[in-house]
Amino acid sequence: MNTATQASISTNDKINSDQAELEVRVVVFSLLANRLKVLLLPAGESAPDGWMLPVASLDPRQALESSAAACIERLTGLKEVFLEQLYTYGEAERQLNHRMISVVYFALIPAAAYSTQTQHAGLARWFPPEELPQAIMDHQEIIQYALRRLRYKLEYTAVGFELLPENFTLSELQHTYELILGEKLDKRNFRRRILEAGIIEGTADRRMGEGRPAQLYRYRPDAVAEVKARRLFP
Amino acid sequence: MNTATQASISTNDKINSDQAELEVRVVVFSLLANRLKVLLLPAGESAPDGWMLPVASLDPRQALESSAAACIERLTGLKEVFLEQLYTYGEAERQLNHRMISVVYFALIPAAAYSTQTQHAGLARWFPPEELPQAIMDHQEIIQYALRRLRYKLEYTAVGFELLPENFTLSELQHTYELILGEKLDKRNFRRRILEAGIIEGTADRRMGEGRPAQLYRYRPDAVAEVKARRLFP
DNA sequence: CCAAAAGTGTTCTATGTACACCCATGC
DNA sequence: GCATGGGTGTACATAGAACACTTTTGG
Repeated sequence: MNTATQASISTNDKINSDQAELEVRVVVFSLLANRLKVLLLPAGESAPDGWMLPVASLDPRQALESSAAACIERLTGLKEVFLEQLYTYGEAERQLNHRMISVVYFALIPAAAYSTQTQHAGLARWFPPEELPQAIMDHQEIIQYALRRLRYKLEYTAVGFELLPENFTLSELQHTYELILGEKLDKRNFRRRILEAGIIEGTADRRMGEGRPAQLYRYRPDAVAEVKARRLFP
Repeated sequence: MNTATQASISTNDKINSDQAELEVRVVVFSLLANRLKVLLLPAGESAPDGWMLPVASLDPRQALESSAAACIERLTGLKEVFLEQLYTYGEAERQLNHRMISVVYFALIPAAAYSTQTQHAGLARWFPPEELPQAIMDHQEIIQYALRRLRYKLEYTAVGFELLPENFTLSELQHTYELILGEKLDKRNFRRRILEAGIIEGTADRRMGEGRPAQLYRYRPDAVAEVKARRLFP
């Protein structure tokens, strides 16, 4: 449960010490304080070497993805989050003396969850991808790549809902999209299109706030969010 | 040079025999006899176990991608082909008794090249992805996934040129697209759009054939083939 | 009654799609 | 001169983008 111990688990994964080392790392995104953030752990004793992506303890009998999922559950308490393989980094220049192969996954956790769960993560901290601290190896680039992938997936996939609680207002959904894409969207067009797509459905509840109460919606997991690709050449 | 010996190299990569085994495999696509094909090797002695994706000899000091590139050069004689990481397969169920982790790359080689080079590949053979032979482990699924990825990349990327020789006619280019996408395209629309995109340029030469000679074009590597993604929600 | 956020349609523009005929060469 | 593939433009339909005011609640 404590991430300080978890950070040291990386030595577990050593397979042949001066040949190749295999590890599984995770890039965890969430929305916090109205910003998109990534979860990092201190790399050394309270981070004298900077910060790093959480590393999964790699049970030789366990699948790669399960290891990543288990790591995220330890960090956040959450099961069943959105989890996808990002890339396998295995360039020789990544580390001196021995080759380090990192299979990296990326995950999205819902906005509601971290507020209670972050405490459990001990030394873990959330950073906005635009203001990353010093990080070990190529972890900065990995995070930037994960962000590109997230933005990209958002364009042709219904992945935005993975960052929201079960019920949400259309404004909250729009803000999520705006935060990740880094641009303002038109309210009327946004609403029309997302409702026409049929991937969300209204609930009976409304959320009271400062102004007029807002209808709450829910994602329909049964809805197929079909990919409309615009071809470069038809 | 001979792929029979190369096939047996896979045992090289054993890192810890009953724990985890790491290998690099490649899915090589090309156009042959007016069809899209994949390169496979016999899995056992002249394929009693079926066929398999070529496996790279994995030098511990070499990067993953370089290993894949070296493998393709041995098989086809070609350097500098299109090469991209596909996925890392590491599910526990892939093989009994020990975990096999396969970092898989996919490659495209130009249509002109194989005609001379296939002979060098010894036991290697080309199969259309719709008529694959018996293959070991999950290699069939890997190939199907690679095909989806190729089709997908074709939609938002100028990757089609990687399967063509340096000079090509517009009809050849269109046929390439049709073969991979598996659908007919409109000639006039295709020409207009690809010329407007500015990613190819005409050459002085023409290709003589059965009918009217066709102008030869060349891919402009400097041209940025920008991704026009149609968002699911704006 | 005022502030604050929710909700709602229409017009214009750009992009995609469908479609049929003449042209240059080899035999 | 005919068969074969190369080359060309226009009209219609669909999708995207821009835009401003009314509604409902809490204080």
